[in-house]
Amino acid sequence: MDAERRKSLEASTRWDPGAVEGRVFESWMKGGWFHPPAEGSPEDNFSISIPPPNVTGALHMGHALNGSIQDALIRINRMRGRNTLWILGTDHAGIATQAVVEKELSAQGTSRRELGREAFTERVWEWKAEYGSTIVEQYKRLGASCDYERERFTLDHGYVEAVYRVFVALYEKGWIYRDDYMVNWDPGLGSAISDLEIENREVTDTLYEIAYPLSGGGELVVATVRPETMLADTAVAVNPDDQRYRQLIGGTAELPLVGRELPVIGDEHVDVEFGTGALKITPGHDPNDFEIGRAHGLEVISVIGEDGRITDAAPERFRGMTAGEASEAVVAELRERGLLRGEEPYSHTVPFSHRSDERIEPLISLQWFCRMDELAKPAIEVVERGEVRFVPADPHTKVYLDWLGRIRPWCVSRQLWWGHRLPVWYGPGGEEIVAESEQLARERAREQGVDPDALVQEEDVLDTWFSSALWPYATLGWPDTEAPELRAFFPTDVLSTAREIIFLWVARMVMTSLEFTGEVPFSVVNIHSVIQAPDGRRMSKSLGTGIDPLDEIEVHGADALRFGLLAMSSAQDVRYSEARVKQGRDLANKMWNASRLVLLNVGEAGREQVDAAIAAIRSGEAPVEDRWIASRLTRAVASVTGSIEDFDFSHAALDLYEFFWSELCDWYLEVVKERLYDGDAQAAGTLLWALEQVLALAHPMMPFVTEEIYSYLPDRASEALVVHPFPVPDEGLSDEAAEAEIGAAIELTRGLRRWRDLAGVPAGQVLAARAPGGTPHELVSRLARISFDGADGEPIATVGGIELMPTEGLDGGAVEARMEERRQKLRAEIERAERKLDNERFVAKAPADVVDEERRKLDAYRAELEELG
RNA sequence: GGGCGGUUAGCUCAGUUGGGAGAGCACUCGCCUUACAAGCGAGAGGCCACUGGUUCGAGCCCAGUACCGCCCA
Repeated sequence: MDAERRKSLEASTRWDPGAVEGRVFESWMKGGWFHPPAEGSPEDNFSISIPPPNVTGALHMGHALNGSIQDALIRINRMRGRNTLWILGTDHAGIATQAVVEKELSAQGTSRRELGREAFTERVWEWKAEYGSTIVEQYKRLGASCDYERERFTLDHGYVEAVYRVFVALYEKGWIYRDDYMVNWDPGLGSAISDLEIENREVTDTLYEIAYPLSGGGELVVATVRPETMLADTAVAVNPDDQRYRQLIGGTAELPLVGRELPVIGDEHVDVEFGTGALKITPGHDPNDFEIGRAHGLEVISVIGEDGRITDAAPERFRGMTAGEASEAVVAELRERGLLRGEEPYSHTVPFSHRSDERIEPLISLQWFCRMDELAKPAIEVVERGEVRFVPADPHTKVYLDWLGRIRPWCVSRQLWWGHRLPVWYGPGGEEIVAESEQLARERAREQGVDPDALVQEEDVLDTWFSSALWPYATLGWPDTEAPELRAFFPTDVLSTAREIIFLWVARMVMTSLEFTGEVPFSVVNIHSVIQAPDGRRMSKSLGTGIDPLDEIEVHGADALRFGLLAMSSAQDVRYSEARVKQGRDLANKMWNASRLVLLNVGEAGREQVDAAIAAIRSGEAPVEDRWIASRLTRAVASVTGSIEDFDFSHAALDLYEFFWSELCDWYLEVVKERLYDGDAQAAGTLLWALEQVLALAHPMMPFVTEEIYSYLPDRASEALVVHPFPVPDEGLSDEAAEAEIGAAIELTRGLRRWRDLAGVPAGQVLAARAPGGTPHELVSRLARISFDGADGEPIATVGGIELMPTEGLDGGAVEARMEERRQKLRAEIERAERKLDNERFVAKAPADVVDEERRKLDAYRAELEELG
């Protein structure tokens, strides 16, 4: 260390993340360690593909936690010498991105339609160029060691090729098809959306009861919350088991306001308890009715169009009204005609769009669908066989399997302009030509005798998740199966993500990967905790309960946030705890200062001294405290490493904290200080070794502070900590005897300190004492401030076999009170132990070692009581 | 309606195969002890949600109840 660095280290009594993190990150980037060569095999290499954030997105706590987890996994594997790739990128987020740009346009007084498709798309690309890298830059702030040189985007040229390849292949298998089907129409977006993009909410509507005159006389009363849809009714249904109505089946009723004759059908799906037990059937505007309509071969009429207005299929007087207006008009007319039989508030759940927040309008619409059942089968099998494993296994494995077991067709078309425009062209006669490019489509058209110059491309784009489903392999170069990245890093190892996208994304990746690469995309799916707001609910932007990870990094440092998030992520839902982040900040600061103590006092110590110190520890020649810390450290390495390997990052973080703070700093550093100041080579070697080990152990979770400290170590074995070998538990360093001896000394020190405090001995005063049973380890006298040199006279107290001599400033009353308190405690314990041992059933049935332990305790209590007099 | 997680110190959470209840923060007392006041030492604070069961022994196992949260329909 040169004089200048030494000076600055001496002066820096606090870890200052803001001043250091940027520089450290730059040094990693310059080192090229995040950009592995595309070499070796997927078995030997380690890779993760990041769940691609939206290109419009900003880093939230979920990203920050997941980033911390993935980075810990990536860094530990890199340190273990594996060729390690963390591939990152963003997805084009069709709806979100289009919405952002449309908002901009609207502020400028123009619109997407005014610009036209081509110019609009151009504008979105411009927006992406300017703002699209926001979240990637934020991952850098977190310290994420992604390969920033291999960043991908779902609309990259090569990625588009992959998407089209998949679309065409599935079309050719007959699994992608176009159909008139009931979709979730989002009136806000003017697009269909998938089942997974809707959210069911409880709302209160009015339930109307309407009389439908029966052709044979009388009437049938049906209940509905959407009276306007009656204009599209094509049947009335009752339950065939319902005694009240079963004789009506096969007859007809007249549809009021329209005059259409409706068959009365029997269907066991009709709930006899709901309303009057009779149901109007509207296959064009209700998903359940649509199914019933299919089963009974009913006509489908659409009276509400994609613009949300009443169509020409309805009587003229209603045409052009919005659905809401039509509802009022229908009710008014029914009332007027005396056909309204009842109206009452009714609370039920209805679908809302996740995207626009508007109420979904179920509509029949011509859309593109992907059949999922055949794709699902192998995706179920690989999980059942354990080739893809969820962590935690319970409950995610079951949730995944249940969903795939009852999967439905996926509506993949979206009425947007930003995204992968469907590679489908229509001929003048409505012919469908599906090909990977326009040129191929024209060739194919020619072959089929369709005029290639008359082809018109489908307007719709694909659901963004369709492209995300290819992420782990499309990012690595597929469909080029010889792409070096694909050959070196696919299949990937781990996917870490949030529980809510198991269906949207994880399952779809498994399905497409098996279909197109023949391999599982990853072997482990880690489902991380949901970080809730401190009030125990989801963080919500609209409620203002979100906490920005960037703010937390700003205030406490990236290592602090990473540690805090990992430490708090113990269950499936956990509350955000700033206290945990501060705990991480304090740990970083503690590491910094403990390291200063070591680095500023080891003198010229280097590698040979470290080797010699370790050799002395192994041979048992080193002082017991050195053997103790080595033994404890190897234990900590085993437990932290084991927790990381089990994806139990909470325990990994807290075990690291516990070792570093409560063992290394509180005891070892305090004990070894004197030797260090005295230039003891064994102490310096042991400290340098322990520091290097613990920095490496902590690095995957707290990369910045550990890397910075590492740069001050003398005679470093590696160019940087980021590529330093990760520690391995070393059985040869376990030392039960040393652990017992130092453990006893620590207990004794604690007892003496407690006595001092209660007796009112001034903090700095050294107490004279005698140790009739033999002088304990030297740490006791120093850390409890006791002197064993030449004490005479009568002891005032005995603590753990140590006789303490009277001294000035001692509060005699307090001492006696404390002694009495201890005596009472001991008597109570003795009584408890005796009662237990007097219980014949306990002695007879409990294991022998438990009984022996109880006897041992009883003896110890009695001895101590004796000692106290 | 179905599934899952949770309920332990004032707050946020640990608690390994059942064998004397722990941490961080907050609190009280004492310390500017030559790494760190974002620190050091000590302390106080718990019918382990409730009811019943199994067991020599239950925070832990079983049954049920209540409340909170998440996912799915």
